[in-house]
Amino acid sequence: MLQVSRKFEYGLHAVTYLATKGLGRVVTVKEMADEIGFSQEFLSKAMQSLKRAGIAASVQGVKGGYRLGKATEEITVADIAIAIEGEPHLVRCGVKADRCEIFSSCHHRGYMNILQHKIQGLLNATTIHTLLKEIER
Amino acid sequence: MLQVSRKFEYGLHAVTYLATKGLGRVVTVKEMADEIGFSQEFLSKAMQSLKRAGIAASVQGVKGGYRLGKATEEITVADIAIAIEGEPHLVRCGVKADRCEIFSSCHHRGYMNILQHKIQGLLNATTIHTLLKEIER
DNA sequence: GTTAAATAGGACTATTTTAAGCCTATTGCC
DNA sequence: GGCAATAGGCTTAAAATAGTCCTATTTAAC
Repeated sequence: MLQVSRKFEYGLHAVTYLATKGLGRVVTVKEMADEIGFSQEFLSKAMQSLKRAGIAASVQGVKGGYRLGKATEEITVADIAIAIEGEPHLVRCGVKADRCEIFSSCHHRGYMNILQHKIQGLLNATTIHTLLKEIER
Repeated sequence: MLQVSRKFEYGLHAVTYLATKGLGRVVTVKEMADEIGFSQEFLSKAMQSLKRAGIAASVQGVKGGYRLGKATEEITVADIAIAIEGEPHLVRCGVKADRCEIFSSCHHRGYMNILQHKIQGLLNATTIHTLLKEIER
């Protein structure tokens, strides 16, 4: 339970990789996949999600690739999670009420929602900038 | 991502149900499943896990069933999560190193572990006692 | 203008995890 | 002994995740 998806891990690695290359440098998915050690196809999907969220920017065509879409101070771990997996729902009634057969009589929803916001707060508290500083140490 | 399992939800509901019935009262899985609105078979598995962890105590035989194994002040949400789903692993390298192909070169493990402990801390901060008080309000 | 290298993204498949269900003990009160 | 309960192994079903394949589009280089 409470495990992060592979795609999120791919995305986080890609973002920190792009960050170390600097804001300007355009990097191909192939280079990232080779350097980090992932499947190129799958990483590509993660990059597309990051691009839609504005976290990465893409350049099409032969000399194309990706670069960061924002400063590292403006990207949080939560941003990456949401870009790749959508808004988090700790309990399934958050996705859709009819996913829980006891929705109307449930006593836990309030607590679970608070818990979810706290977890979200933790993810929001780390920017890529601070994450990189911790790594460099 | 970061969604709690159904079995955990079942377990949490069962524990709060037992708690409202008082420490002494023995309740059958059938009664709990009917009252809460769950599958009896599946809830039964959750109860077995809770029993192994000492959170619930069982009485076998005709007049058998479950009751709480501890005071509500001594059961945290984290205890229930661990009883039912085992130790949490936010990233799959926590389960087993070879579940990640870039284990040796990974830069994020430190941060992910810290994050995991913080989430665990949140779950640990709520006892069933305090959860019930919030519900009663 | 053709080619080649890149992103974009839809559709599909495979794998893994989660959720259930089934069946057979075993226990213990009546 | 019979019945109503837990105990738990084994199997199946459903859902989510991970990964692949294929085709289009873009654009630099020739």
